[in-house]
Amino acid sequence: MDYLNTLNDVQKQAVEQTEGPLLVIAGPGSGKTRVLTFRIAHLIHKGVDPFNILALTFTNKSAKEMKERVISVTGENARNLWIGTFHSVFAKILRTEHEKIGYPRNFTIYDTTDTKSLIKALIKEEGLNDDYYKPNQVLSRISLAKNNLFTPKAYANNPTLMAEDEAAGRPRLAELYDKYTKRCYKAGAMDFDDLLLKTFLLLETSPEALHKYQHLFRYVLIDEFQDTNYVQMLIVQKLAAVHENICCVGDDAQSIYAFRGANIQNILTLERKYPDLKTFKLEQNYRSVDTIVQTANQIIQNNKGQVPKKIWTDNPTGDKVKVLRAMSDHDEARMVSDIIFEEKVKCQAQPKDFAILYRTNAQSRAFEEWLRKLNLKYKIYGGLSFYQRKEIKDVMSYIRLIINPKDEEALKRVINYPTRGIGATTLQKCIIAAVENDFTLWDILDNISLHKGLNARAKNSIDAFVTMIKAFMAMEKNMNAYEIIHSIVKQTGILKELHNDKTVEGVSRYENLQELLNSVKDFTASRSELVDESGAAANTSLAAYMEEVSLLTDTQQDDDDDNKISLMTIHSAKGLEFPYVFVVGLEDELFPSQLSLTSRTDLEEERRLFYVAVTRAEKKLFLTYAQTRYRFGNLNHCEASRFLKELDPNSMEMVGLQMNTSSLKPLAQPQEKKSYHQEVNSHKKSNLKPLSKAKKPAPVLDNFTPSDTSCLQAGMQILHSKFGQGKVLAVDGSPDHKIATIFFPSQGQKKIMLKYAQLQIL
DNA sequence: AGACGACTCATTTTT
DNA sequence: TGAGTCGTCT
Repeated sequence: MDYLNTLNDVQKQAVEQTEGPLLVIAGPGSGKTRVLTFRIAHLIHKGVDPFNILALTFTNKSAKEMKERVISVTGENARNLWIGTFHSVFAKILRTEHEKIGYPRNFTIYDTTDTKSLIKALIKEEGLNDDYYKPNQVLSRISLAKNNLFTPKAYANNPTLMAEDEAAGRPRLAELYDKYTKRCYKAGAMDFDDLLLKTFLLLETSPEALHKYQHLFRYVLIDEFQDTNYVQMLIVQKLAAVHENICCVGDDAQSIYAFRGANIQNILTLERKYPDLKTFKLEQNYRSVDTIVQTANQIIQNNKGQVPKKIWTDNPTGDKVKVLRAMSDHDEARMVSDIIFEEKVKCQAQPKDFAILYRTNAQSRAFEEWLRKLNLKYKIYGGLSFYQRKEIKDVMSYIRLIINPKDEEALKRVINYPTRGIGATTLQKCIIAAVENDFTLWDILDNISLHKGLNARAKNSIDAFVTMIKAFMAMEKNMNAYEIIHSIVKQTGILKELHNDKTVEGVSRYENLQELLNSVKDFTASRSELVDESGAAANTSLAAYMEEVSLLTDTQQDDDDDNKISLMTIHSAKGLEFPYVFVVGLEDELFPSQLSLTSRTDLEEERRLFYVAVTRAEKKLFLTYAQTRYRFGNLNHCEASRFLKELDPNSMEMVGLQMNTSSLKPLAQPQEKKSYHQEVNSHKKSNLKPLSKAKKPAPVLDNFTPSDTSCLQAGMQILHSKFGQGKVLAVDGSPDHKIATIFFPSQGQKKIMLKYAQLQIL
């Protein structure tokens, strides 16, 4: 049990307090994951059967990580732990108990795309005005309802909800919600929210199920508790009601998903639900240097309504946090790229040590551009996940259809892909027939000969399609997942179609398809090696495969080269850490977002977001903002973020890294001048010191190009530059991007990337 | 069925 | 700005 000795006092207490309700407030970098994993390990060591331990997370990644770590401490029998995301664990329970809720065992899980597509179809079918009924908004309304346990009926009977819809010009939303629910049910499908809602309803309506799981899960642990929503909280409470061994780990200061229904009150009011609640606060930060910890504290103290805590660290003081001002979004990207380039050389840092964090995805563009120019390797997080790519979704839709022919969204997707002469009109007629006669779409297609009003050609095409799908269904009985999927891509012509596409995207799509096939092969291979207690080989069926992957959204595709600078939104950076972090775009109306400025709770969420961003940094933190930024095609003037003004200027370093005011592209002159004045004013207001003594910008050499720097040599005199006269002491770096050490009498010694310096050289 | 131009709409997104 | 959607034309 020597793992206990690797913990500090509070961590140890949190691990050893195995019984009763427990709240662990885990500050950033405080060893939260260690506590969670050791706690589970500790339970197992004390003799608790892993089958009786339930640990819920929000992401597959953290579930997987936790499981691996527990296994590494306690050994293989930890494989029997119930560790998974809320959604995957609940999906498992719902499949087991499907009869109790009237669903097929192989129910489909609709992802957001399917959900949206169905809602869109419903809006159309109902003839509603899509200026008011926007799929995204309808969806978020329905999601809100589900997460707060409003059935369609309850929704329609709730005056507040109805009034809100009325005011928003969509009085029939409740009706739409009802239709949507019924349509999902008919399709044998659940959306993400249903996995939670139906689990709650199962426990609510079935005493047997409730009893079973309450007694099964003797110990319940929840990670990222601050992100739970109402229904998740209720389920967890129900599950833990018998043993009351519930351990909630989270940090209210890092709650950044309120917009998705996460309810910070869950953490703040836990004590009321469990009067015996023991609270432990992990306040020692092991991640960051002191300056960063202090900066984070300065930020978060501006929020009201939080669990009081003092985050501190034993780590070295570290450099002051640097605040950088840029002329434009472009300039900001350039500055950041330059710094990374320099730090890499100076501190021998790896590309993977750097992260650029922004509020919105759109901000990544400028950084990409400059990083590419400097030949710095980067990767952007947060694109489409593998399973959301069109080519993959298409194949997955065939699989879904074979497992569950009622799955209307899958059917609609593949019925004419690859093209087989079943056009939109034909499909629309069939859908209408299905809705009017209360059949599923598949039923209609399966009996298409009975249908009037379709021409023979369409009927033949449909018939051929149905026959093909049925053949696949037959294969499901005696073939494994790989064999069937291979036949699917071959017989449908998908494989050929993608193979014939020789465009860049086409080739990559083909590769993705191959990758999918490989992963299915891995799945069947590893499954057939597995043998369960009865000696039977594990399930390699198509349905088993689908169950396994339907909740996977792995955005991270492994790359041969992982050593890259990370670019991502702050939301996706949660839980990660990097030695060097740049939090960029710190401008009012961007961060905090314009949409959060009117509401105090929203603004506090943005502040927590800033807190999360800052606490990702281990060694050095840079905060940047631009004075002008292109947004939706026009140039905007920006004020420094109010969050920057909340920081103590004395503990920051305002860096003027303005070696140039002209990037390689000339800036629009009038706008630049205007913004220059604005910026000076904003500094007065903001209490921030000017970044450098505001001098007149040096005259710009019109024809300056990077190649001009090639003539620079140590010992050379510089007559004019931003910093006045100077002397070149040394030149190193690559031929393209030289770094010169130059002595300026007015400034002292400076390192400059010559590519961008504006120098007149004699 | 596919291609092309017009039009619209823009946070964050673990599942 | 620029991606994604929609309607129209071939």
